[in-house]
Amino acid sequence: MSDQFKISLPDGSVREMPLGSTPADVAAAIGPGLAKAALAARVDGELVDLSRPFTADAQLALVTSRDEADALDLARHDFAHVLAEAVQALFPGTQITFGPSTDDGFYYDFAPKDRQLTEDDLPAIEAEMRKIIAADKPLRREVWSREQLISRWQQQGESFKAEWAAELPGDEDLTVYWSGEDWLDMCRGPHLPSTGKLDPAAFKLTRVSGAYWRGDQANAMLSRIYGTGWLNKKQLAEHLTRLEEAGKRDHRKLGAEMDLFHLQQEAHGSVFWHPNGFKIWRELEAYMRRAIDAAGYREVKTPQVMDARQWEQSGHWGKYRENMFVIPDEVPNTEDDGPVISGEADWMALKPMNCPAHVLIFRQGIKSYRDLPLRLYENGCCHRNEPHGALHGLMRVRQFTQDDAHIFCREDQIVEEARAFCALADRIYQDFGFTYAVKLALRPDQRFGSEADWDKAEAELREAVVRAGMATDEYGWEELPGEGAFYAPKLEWHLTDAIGRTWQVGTLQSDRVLPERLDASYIGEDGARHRPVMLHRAIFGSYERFIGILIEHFAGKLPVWLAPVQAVVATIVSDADDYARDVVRQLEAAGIRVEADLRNEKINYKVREHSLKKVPHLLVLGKREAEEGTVALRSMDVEHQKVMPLAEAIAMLKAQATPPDVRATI
RNA sequence: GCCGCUUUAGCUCAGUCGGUAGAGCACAUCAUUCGUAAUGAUGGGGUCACAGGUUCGAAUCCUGUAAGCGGCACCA
Repeated sequence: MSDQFKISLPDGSVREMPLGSTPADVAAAIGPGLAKAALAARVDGELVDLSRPFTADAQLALVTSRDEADALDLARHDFAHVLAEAVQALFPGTQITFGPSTDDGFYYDFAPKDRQLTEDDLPAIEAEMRKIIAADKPLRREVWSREQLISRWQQQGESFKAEWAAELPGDEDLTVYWSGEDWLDMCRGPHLPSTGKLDPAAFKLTRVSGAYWRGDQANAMLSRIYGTGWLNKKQLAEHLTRLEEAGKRDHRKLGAEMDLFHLQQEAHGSVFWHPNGFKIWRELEAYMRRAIDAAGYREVKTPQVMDARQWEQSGHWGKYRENMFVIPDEVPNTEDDGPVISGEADWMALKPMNCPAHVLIFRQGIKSYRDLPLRLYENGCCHRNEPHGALHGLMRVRQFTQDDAHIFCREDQIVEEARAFCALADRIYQDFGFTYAVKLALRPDQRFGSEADWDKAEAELREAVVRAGMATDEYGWEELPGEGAFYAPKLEWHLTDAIGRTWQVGTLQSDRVLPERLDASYIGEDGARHRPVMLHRAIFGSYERFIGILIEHFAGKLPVWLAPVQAVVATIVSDADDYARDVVRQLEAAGIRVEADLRNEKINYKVREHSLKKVPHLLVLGKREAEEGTVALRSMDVEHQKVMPLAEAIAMLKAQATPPDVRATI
């Protein structure tokens, strides 16, 4: 064996390095600039510390801040360690547990000694972190035996770390990283060479929250500190600006500003839709009805409340009851001092989903194989008693209306029905301007049914997406092991909004369990009874959530066809009032949602107010327009107004107010 | 459900050491008729989330409840 390693560099050159040398030595040999800029190394593709000695001939690429993804991840991971060190310095006795990097920063979970950490503690912790960074403490890797490390954690009272060390899989030795000579954490690494490589102005601690140890609510509640971390101050500032912009498009804030809806304590988790908000709803409902009518669905409406025995039979009473609203089937006692209910009545429940009711419709009469596929659609209003901490504006509510349909079909129709659904969903998401990813959630650990059934069900959905031409990177095609429902695999549609966030809305699940439980059957060509397969599917998911997503996606500036108020006619002087009333009448006749603003206010004031309410078009009328029969059209996000004859403005608004699916057929 | 924070006028918020509440916007009235993001004046409006407690006295301190916010867990 030679006493030199051959180290190949990305430019193709090869350097001979003596035994015991490290990537840092290579960087130094190339030049002092690189030695200073190097943050870590990729050796044969694996990200390692600069100080990790070579063990064989290797391909080496030095990582600098130009390799942004690697550099960010290293920096964030180091910020997490510095955070942990700072917290232990300020709050002795606090146990450290676990702290990874995240998409925009890092967090670390602590088991506090006396009290939970709060946001008031963050400035002091940030200051302490900056001290540790300024001290430029070297980060040094050491390999310890498992026993040695466990006993050190136990000695230091770090019970969480000791538990973790004992349970880490495999029987290799464990690695620790020293920060200087006085603090260490168990970590696989790699890390930057020293804390001084971090930019003290490129991070900010953002919030404190609770988090369960190892993500299990049976375990202790820890204090989690979140931070955002970057390579430099500019990146941090840009990120903070992005957060601010995201906050501005928060649907809860815009919902109030645009007078769309409100929520209040007395009906928490259920939405009060105001006239403006419900105009969006109605437009979506009309859109969806056109879509499902054209796609061969039939719309139904089913009861809000059903007997508990029905829910027992469907399996919901046993498995889902904690999320259901149950109702006693009796006339309540009206005596002032008596109990309201007897406690002896039978139970009913508000429907948490529509599927059983649709099966009950299917079961009416005898179905022939010729009746299939039978596609039953409902704007189904459901109630679920969600955990209170989960409620969030329109996105997670207790009463919601699904665009829900169930396709009852024969085994041989599954793939084609699923394919057709992929095409339908694609057209609809495009109409709203969303891009999306299609994913297949595969069998979970806890599940019903045989392996053969799962093999088949997964293959059918996969085949449907392939036939739709969507099992490609372009459609974000991905399979998610273990993510399916307990009774079936499911296809999921994840929308990407204007600022890059994703929302799961659409779904398609093939279900053989519920038809069995509720005894749905049809007569086949052979004269025998067969079980239909039930495809559960939704495109909006729920109207509430979809409207929330639309508001955030468009930052309130909805396309004209969805805007609650499509145009405001605003006068400059009262001499134009009669003309304005006539303009409003003509716009209304053309089907435009228009309002008049004849108030005795300056035009500046009116412009400002309607702009804040995100009205897409403002028709400004003064003496001149009244005399000439024109309008001065000021449109959102268009710099200059345009004066045009009224007829021209009406034609233009009418075109814009036409829903995209209707436009396509004109 | 769990951890932390919050709750004062319709909205956004201020309120010091415990001494019975204040601004801007909105609303009403009056004046103003004005050319593209806030015209001026005047006025009305509050059981300080709710329920207890401490105190001579509570928006303020303590306890409980509820809702909201940020996370966690949940989302068959």
